[in-house]
Amino acid sequence: MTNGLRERKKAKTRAAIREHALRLFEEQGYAATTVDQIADAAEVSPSTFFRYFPSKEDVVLVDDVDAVVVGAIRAQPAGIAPVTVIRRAIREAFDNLSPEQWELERRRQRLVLAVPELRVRVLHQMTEAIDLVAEAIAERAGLPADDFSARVVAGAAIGAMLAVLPTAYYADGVRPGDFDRVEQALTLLENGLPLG
Amino acid sequence: MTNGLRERKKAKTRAAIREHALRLFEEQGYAATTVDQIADAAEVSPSTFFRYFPSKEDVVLVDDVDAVVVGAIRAQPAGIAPVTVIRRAIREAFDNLSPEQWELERRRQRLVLAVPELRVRVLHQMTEAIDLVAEAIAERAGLPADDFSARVVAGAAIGAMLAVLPTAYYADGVRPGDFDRVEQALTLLENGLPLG
DNA sequence: CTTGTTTTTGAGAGCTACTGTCATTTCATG
DNA sequence: CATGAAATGACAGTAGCTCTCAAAAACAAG
Repeated sequence: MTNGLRERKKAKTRAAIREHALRLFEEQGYAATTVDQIADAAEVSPSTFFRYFPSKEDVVLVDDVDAVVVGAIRAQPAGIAPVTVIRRAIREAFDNLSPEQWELERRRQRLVLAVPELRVRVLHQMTEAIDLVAEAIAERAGLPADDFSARVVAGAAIGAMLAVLPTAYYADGVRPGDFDRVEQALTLLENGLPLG
Repeated sequence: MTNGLRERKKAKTRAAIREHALRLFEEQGYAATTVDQIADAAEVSPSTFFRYFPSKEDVVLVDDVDAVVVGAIRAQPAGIAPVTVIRRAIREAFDNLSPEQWELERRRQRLVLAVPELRVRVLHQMTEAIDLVAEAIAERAGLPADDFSARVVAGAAIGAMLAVLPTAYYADGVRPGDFDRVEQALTLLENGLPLG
C-alpha cells in the first residue's frame, strides 16, 4: 500500500528535519549550523539526514512552484503574447498558494537571498526554469520544443525577474512574496524595452 | 616596488597552479582531481594552493571579461538603444581577445559547461554582471545607478544570452567562443520579442 | 655583505560535508 | 507469529577548507 505507517512516518521525519533545519539556520546562521546539529534536533542520525536530503543545501531548496507555473502557462488561452502568458501564469501560480505555503516560501526566500551558497543553487534552478518555460511557450505556439526565439523569450523574462528580485525583497515596505515589481518588470518587457 | 622578484614569482606560481589544475581536470575529470594532486603537480604545498585560490572552483573561474564588457558599454556612442549597446559592447570585447586568451577561454568554457558545480558558480557571476551592466546602462542614459528599467534591460539581455548559451556551445559545428547565436538572441530582443 | 624586517611558504592539526558498509530495528504481509 | 523488505544508526573513510606557527625567501638599509 502507498499509505501505510511507513509512508506517513517518512513524511513526518522529512518535515521534522526541514523544520528544525530552517529554525537552526534562522537562529544561528546557515554556515554555523552543522548537519549533526540538525540531525540531533530532529532526533535522527546524521546518516539519515543525508538519506532524506542529498546535501545540506537541499533542505532549503525545495521548489514546488516551477511545475505550477509551467502548468499555468499551458492553461493560458491562445493568442496572447508570450511574455504576457508568463506574467499571468506567475501571478496565478502565486495567488493560489496557501497561507502555510506562503509562510514557508517567505522563510526560504529570506535564507536563500542571504546565503551565497544557496543563492547560487537557486540560480541553477532558474536555468532549469528557463528550459521548462521555453518548452511550454514553444509548444503553445506550435513550435518545436527547442525553438530558438522561445528560448530567448523565456530567458529574457526570467532574467528580467532575476534582475529585479533583490530590489523587490530588500525594498522597505515590501514583504517577500510581494511580486509587484516582478510584474512591473514583465510589463516593461511586454511593452518593449526602453529605447534610449 | 610593484615589480620585484616577489611579484613575478607570485604570478608564475599562480599560473603554474592554474595550468596544472586545468590539465588534470581535462585528463581525469574535475571531481576526480584532488587539490593535493594539483598542489603536487604545481610543486607547492596544499596550503599554498588555498592561498592563491580561495577554493578549488576558483581555479577555473577567473572572469576577466566582465570589466572589459562594461568598459565597452561605457565607450559606446550616445543615442543608441540599450540592448544594441550591450550587443555591440560584447562583440567588441570578444573581438579584442588575443589568441591565447581565446584558447584559455575555450578550455574554461568547456569545463564550466560540463561540471555542474562550476556552472552554478558561473551563473552567480552572471548576476553580478547584471548589476554592472545595469549601472553602466543607467549611467549612459543619465539615470540613477539603480534605475529600475535599466535593471530590467540588463537582466533581460543577460537572461536571453544565458538561455541560448548552451545551444550555442553544444551545436554541431559551432566552436566555443563563436557568439553568433548570442548576437542573434540580442538582435531578437532589440527588435522586440515575438508576439504570438 | 650583514643585519633586521616583511612576505611567502610548508607542515600539521582540526572541522565538516559527504559517501559507503553492515548489522539492527521497524514495518508489511501471508 | 513468521518471513521478507525497508528504514535506521553506528562507524570508518575521503576531501575541501581553515588556522596556527615556525622556517625560508626576498627586500631595505647601513
